[in-house]
Amino acid sequence: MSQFSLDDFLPYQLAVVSARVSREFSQIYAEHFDMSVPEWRVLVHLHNAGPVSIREIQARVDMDKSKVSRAASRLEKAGFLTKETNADDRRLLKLGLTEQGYARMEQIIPLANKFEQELLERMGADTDGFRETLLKLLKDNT
Amino acid sequence: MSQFSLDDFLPYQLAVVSARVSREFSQIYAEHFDMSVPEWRVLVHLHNAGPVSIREIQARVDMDKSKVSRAASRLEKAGFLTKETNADDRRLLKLGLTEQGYARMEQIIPLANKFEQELLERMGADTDGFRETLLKLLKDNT
DNA sequence: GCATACTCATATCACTTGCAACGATATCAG
DNA sequence: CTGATATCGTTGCAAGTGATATGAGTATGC
Repeated sequence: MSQFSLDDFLPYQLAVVSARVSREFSQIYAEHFDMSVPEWRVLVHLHNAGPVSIREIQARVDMDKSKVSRAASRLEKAGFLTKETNADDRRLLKLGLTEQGYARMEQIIPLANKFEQELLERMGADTDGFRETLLKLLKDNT
Repeated sequence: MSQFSLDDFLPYQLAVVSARVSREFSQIYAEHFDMSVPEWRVLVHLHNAGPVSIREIQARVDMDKSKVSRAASRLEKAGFLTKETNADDRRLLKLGLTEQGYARMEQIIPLANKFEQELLERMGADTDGFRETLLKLLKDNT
């Protein structure tokens, strides 16, 4: 009969830690502002990249296109971004932050940095090695 | 104006890696057997712990009690476990694997071990340090 | 002993999710 | 050009989710 310890199973450990961390962070901005994880990701990307399409965000932010689309619609309704069609290729949208969108990011980014700082302190030494190893897990093994 | 890179944001990296790994693994057993992550976790715990209550599983396996309850119901319908009421405290259930449940675990555990092995190889050196650091992120900061 | 508060598992609610299908636009072969 | 094929963003749908309510069972205080 096989032995197996869930507690020691790496995919499980990753899932638990990720879920906890994600929840802690989302509580921070759900408390101050009313925002979901997909919305946060879309805002961040627009903040960095300037006007881009849904497709672009989908690729860079690891979310399904319908998720991006719905997040974008909510953000538009809330006044944080605008949608216009790309004149060069009218299948594409051009999403851009509004003044309000930039202002919101200016509020959130310090909170995000502070939260990450706290995480790093919890982790203690060798955070660089940790992150390096973490990213190795992304390698496609087909 | 603040700078912020989502790609370098630890909670984001964790979420992406965890989602990918989880998906890769679940494809393995969704392909062979028809099973979700919550079902897998419940089965594993029963395999290790013997007959226990929903509450017990909830606590040990990091899932909401409604999630456990629903996973258990699906597994019961599929014939992998049985529910009976605990005679000593009739609020509690006693969930136990059936023969079929044990047989299924004997099929899956080798696949799980193989998958984890592949992950560890991808990670390269210092996997122990990585796991140690990973778990430090769990520390409750209230 | 009996009312009250608590605990366990399930049911219900509003909401999110991934997937597939769709309409609109763009590209390409002939 | 024109018909076939591909891509973009949205939407419909079935399934899953967490939070809360519910109902049955148990423990506690007086």
